[in-house]
Amino acid sequence: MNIEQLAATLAAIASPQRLRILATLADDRLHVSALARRVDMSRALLYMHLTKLEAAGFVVGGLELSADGKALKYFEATPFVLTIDLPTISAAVALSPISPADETD
Amino acid sequence: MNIEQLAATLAAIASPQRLRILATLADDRLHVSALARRVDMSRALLYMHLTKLEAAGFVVGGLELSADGKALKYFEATPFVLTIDLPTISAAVALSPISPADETD
DNA sequence: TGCATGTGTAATGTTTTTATTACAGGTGCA
DNA sequence: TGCACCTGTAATAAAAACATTACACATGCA
Repeated sequence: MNIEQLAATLAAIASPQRLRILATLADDRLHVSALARRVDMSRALLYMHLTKLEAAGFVVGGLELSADGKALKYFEATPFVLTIDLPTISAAVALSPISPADETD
Repeated sequence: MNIEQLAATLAAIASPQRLRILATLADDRLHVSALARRVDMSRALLYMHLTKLEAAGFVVGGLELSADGKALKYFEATPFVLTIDLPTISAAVALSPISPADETD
């Protein structure tokens, strides 16, 4: 994982709203509208947050048919453990796409 | 650590620039101007990033006198280990200052 | 048919973050 | 005195993130 990926992963959860969404989904599998009510935000905004969480792999969503035949989009949290420390960061930076020859200092 | 604090901590390192700064400081203690050259950015911008890193406790800085009597501001990285998973997030959300009684769902 | 419920997104506005430029100082030394 | 360093910050511009509103469309059911 390079520096851009690490930053993107962290950015995906560096938001109170998205942490709340994640915590809610950690408890319950919910479809978008139900989740929107639970966390008290508009669906449009929730979609934006879910898109970011899903892009980073923290949640997955899929369409499912309810008992009465309606298509519902259910999301669930993906279990993960993320450990960050200085060596992790240095390793990520070492992989990064900047020219590995600069300073004169 | 509540949800706001957790998000703020993550946000402090959720940036390629700041990760690069942290990795650089993990190797070397440097003063601001030297660091600016090393990571190739203006001091003004670097100050902004350092302020965020310091506010979250990832770096510490202090003035020191060089051998020839000039005041230099040295920064160094603070060792840390940050582990995040779903239980961590749920625990942080549980501590949060939102009214703990809402939905009817 | 009309209502309640759901998905999905475009357009737009607001706020925050990120970045640049330009100052105003200070030290040591040739 | 003038140059080469350094710290610190204000003003501003540019870009990205966040949030709201409004729409199009689909299903089941009274």
